[in-house]
Amino acid sequence: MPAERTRSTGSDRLRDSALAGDLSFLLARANALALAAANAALATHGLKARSYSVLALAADDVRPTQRELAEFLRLDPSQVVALVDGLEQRHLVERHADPADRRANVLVATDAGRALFARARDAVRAVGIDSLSVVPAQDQARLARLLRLLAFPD
Amino acid sequence: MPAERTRSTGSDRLRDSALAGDLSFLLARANALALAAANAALATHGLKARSYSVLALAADDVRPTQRELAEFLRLDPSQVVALVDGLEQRHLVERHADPADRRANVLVATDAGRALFARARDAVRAVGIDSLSVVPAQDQARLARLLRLLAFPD
DNA sequence: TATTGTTATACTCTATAACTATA
DNA sequence: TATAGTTATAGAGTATAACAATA
Repeated sequence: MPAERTRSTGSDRLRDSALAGDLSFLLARANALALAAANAALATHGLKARSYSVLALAADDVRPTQRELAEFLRLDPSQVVALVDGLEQRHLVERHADPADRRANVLVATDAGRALFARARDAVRAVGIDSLSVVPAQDQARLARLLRLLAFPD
Repeated sequence: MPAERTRSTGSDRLRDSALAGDLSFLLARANALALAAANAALATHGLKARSYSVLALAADDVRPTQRELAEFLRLDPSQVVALVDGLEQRHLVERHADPADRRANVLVATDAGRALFARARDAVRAVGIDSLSVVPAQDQARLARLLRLLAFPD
């Protein structure tokens, strides 16, 4: 077994810079790593983080409108149009008319969409668990709770 | 005084979705919010998060090469060229020849660069403290420590 | 041979405004 | 008059490959 992990690059001294102590920088770098890992895991399913997130909310039974998706995922409504178009053309999701507001589209996953999501979710979870393994087990839930405060500050 | 904070949107039920429990999603959303806040604070100084990060490392005395900047900031080396070009044209940083490796450029901030960085840093810190205020004071250091594990997993 | 910085290019993502249909 | 979705488009960001200088 390896006695200790080795660092991959020779730029270790940059970690002692003031920037490396900034929470915003740590967030950005952690997100970049997690995003790359998630996209790599999703590629075999023809998804990326964005389309996976939309599919996940459609497969859940929250029946989101496109406007809600935009706000929740921090995207412009016009970007949601493109994402939903792509998923709908692959028959993974459907736009349903909202009976309460005929302007709004409610997004619902098809059976094929739910099946693909289940497989993609397993792949994403596997890399997520691997990425989280650097965090002590007893701290993982606390980290998620604290991150949630930052992600939903109101 | 307000009795309690109010939520800004009507899509609260999406927060009960499985996606909202994913660490990767929380990271992405927290990062999106922090990035938007930082960019807004930096705009008056003619900087964005990217250029601010490069300037910060140049103003620190770590003397990073462009290759190190690329790896540290998770950018392509060609993007670093463009960022450094912009800062150098504004006389905020200089490319110095690395005596140890004549292929490499070491980045150093000018006096003007250090002065601008000091002002920009104060602005960024102000919004950072504000964003962090949603996290209990006794948890803030722990959050930074855990995030650092995710940002630098090796 | 491999690596640093650079250039060129294509591709994706993002932001903005205008339009329609409904409220 | 305001809002949900759509379209168009321009700008910013990203990824890739090739090149010269140096290791």
